[in-house]
Amino acid sequence: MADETTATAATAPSAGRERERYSPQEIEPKWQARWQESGLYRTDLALSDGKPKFYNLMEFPYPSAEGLHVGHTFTFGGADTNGRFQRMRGNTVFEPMGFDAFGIHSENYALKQNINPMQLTARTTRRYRYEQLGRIGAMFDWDHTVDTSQPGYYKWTQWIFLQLFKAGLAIRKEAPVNWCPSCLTVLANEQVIDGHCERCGTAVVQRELTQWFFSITKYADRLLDNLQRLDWPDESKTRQANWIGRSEGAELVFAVAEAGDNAERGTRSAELISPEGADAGTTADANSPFRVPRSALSAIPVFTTRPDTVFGATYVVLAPEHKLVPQITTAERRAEVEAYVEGARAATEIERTDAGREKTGAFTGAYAINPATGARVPIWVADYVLVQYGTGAIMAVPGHDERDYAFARKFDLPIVEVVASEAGIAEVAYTGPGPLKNSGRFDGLSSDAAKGAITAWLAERGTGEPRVTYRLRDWLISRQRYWGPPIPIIHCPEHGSVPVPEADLPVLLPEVENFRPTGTSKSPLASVESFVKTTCPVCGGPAERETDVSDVFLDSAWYFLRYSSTEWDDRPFDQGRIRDWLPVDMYFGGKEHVIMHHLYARFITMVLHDLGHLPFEEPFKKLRLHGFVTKDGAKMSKSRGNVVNPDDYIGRVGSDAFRAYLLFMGPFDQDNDFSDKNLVGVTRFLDRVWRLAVDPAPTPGTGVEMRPLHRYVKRVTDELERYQFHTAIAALMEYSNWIGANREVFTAAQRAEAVRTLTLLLAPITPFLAEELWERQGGGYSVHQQAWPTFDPAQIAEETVTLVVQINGKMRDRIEAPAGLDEADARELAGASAKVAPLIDGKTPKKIIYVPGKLLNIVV
RNA sequence: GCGUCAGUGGCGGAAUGGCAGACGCGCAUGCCUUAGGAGCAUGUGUCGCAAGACGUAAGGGUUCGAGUCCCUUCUGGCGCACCA
Repeated sequence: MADETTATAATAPSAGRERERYSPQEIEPKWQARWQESGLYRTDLALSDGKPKFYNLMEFPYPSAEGLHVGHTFTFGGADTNGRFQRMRGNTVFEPMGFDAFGIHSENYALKQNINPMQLTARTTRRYRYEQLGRIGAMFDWDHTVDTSQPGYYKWTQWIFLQLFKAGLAIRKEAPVNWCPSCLTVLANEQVIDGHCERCGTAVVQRELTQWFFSITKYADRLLDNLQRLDWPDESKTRQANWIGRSEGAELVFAVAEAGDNAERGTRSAELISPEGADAGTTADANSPFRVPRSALSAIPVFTTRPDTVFGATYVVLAPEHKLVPQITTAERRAEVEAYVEGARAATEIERTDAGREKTGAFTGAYAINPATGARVPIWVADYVLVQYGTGAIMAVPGHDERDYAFARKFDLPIVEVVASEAGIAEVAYTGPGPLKNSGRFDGLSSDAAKGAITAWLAERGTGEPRVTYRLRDWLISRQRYWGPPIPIIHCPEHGSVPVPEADLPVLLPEVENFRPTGTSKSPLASVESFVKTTCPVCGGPAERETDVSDVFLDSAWYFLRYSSTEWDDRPFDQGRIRDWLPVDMYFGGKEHVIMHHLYARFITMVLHDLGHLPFEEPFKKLRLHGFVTKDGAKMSKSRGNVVNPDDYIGRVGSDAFRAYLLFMGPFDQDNDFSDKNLVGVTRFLDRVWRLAVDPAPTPGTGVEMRPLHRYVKRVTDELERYQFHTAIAALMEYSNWIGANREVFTAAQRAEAVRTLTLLLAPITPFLAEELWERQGGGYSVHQQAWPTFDPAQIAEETVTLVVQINGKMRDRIEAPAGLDEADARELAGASAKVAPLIDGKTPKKIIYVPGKLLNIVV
């Protein structure tokens, strides 16, 4: 038996001296150095010992002004606990860490400090890596790290862009961007607070710029369908599904009425349709497969999920940006419509999309033909119709759509009831299902059945077809900024957008004097002549480089692939490594990334799979979300002044105690409010553990029933498997209390086994303390390479059980009974109970429920 | 408005449909050292002297049995913003 006799002279308490106390300030730096020097966390990526691999991933941070945040300590602590647990269970665990160093946060910090982000990032990552991340005691493999702002990394980010470009998935189109007229710069959505610039408070306006997009919408269905087979939290799957927002319906065509159709309206004349309208016979959405009848002067395709209500479509509404607006507007209406469109353009997206706002709009003077009824219906422009969604135009059915109802009421447009309901439509729109009316041959048909029937009928006549639309929009990749990977495209006057040859990658981000926004709605790179001026890879003629950089989310959409292969410069990731190590086994992520980061990583993986670069299409087998650490119920932020600095606490109580405390606060997947009030509970616990392991053993006793040990091992194991770190720690506390209570009763061997098991069970949660105690017990280096304790299932079973006796479902007595008693035994025991007997005396039980070994419920 | 997660002692929180409140904080009493914000023991949901009754945001339902499942409502966090 390994007793404290094996401890070194230095650690043995000498007579008369105070006993040695737990001092994290001494043991933590000691083991941090030892771990590094022995390469304990260097992963054998070749898997040469044949153990199963486990890729334990957590979201990498962006280096910022404040340094490491308690939130990081919390999430990395939990994720690392899982990594260490998996390692002790016999896996080769790969747990890398890196830096999401490009992007707006780092750039903003650099602007504030007035230091070029290139130098600043180098400085902050060094601090992060060596000072802060090192101290939290995670088993990061620093031999495989990434920094997304390094040319060796972003070379491959650019390579990925080129793969998408070649596959036709990177396209250029016009899109509105947020523009701050005071800062003279493009703003990200997150820099726009309530329609105003985050920095100067100026109202933000929309500007149209030609930008690069990734066609993520082409993958919408697969991104949606694959969700079913992912081991991800329902919360995140549901939110992604809602974000993708698949909706099934129909695209119906409303032809713009010919001049002749308006004969009875004296106010109209032939000039109502501008001459260029004649060759504008395309749909608003260039991607639409739908063909517009040539016979129509012009036609408006609309998307609807309610084709069954088309007989009630009494007007058509175009989004203000809809391309047909200028073409169809009549001369006498032009001024009003132009003013309305102008006003809508000036308004911010936030203002325009305030759902509670009163409806506004303008009549174009033009009319369209309802394809079902053949009736002439007026065409309006209104900003409640969004140009990006569907076809940018709707058929308005005021009887059965709330928004259309409000609009029709305000502008006095006709409302027709086409779905019968009890409530009718006198007061509000009826949006539910029901039998059709006022719908010609479809009267009486249920709205559900009518959806298909009417779409089919219109399809036969060439004015409609089934259509699926998504809420998801294409991924805007362009950023008019400095701090990101230049988009590897060259614009040639002859050959258009030409990809930079892969051999010429990376397109280096030049180190510039002025990395500030330029005020020209272009990236600062546009003013670097040596960067911009180049030659066309196709013809060799003079050409210009693309000056936008790519979105920071592209950097993080593939970093988990790169970790596996950082030793290769000539490939983004090595196929052997990919085969051995991916997909990621476990990904710990934040709720704030459920939509963007997680979706983009899935998309890029799927595309790389389709292009033959990856053998799988989903990057993360298992995902678990962690909550935020809040302070006084609010998110921590510098402006609130409620940021908790982990360094202060680590200095005071040690990394182990701080990490264990954060995990003990509450469930890992929920938000937890930080308050150091409870910290003392955890430090006391670790002190107690220390004393149990290090203090001289009391005189051995006569021995104790060791069954509880097996139950504690099982409990801790079960809780860690569920990522319930707080209840795992609670079980460890109970276990150490049990050891303490039996100190004098254990035999020497029992005591050693109990302490040894405690040390092993603590290793994933308090790695420094466990390592120190392990050494003092004479265990070999390192505790983190030991096998996880097992338990004997036979020892888990209780010999006696507490039988709960209920009368009518109410608990009346508890009786100690031998395990394995049957119903007859239980009834007999219950009948003999002084508490139960009077309650059933003389009554005949109506029903008896017996849960073996647990509970007897007598219904009288 | 839509979606989503949650609501349990003084506090953080625990509880495969089967003993509500594990574990910890705080508090109380005692012990021990008294240099301590150290340690040990016991107690601690509410009402009640007690037996007991009542208790998981509110109301209803399913069930022998509901904190847990279903419906309605309220409150809070987060996400999205008129998605046709």
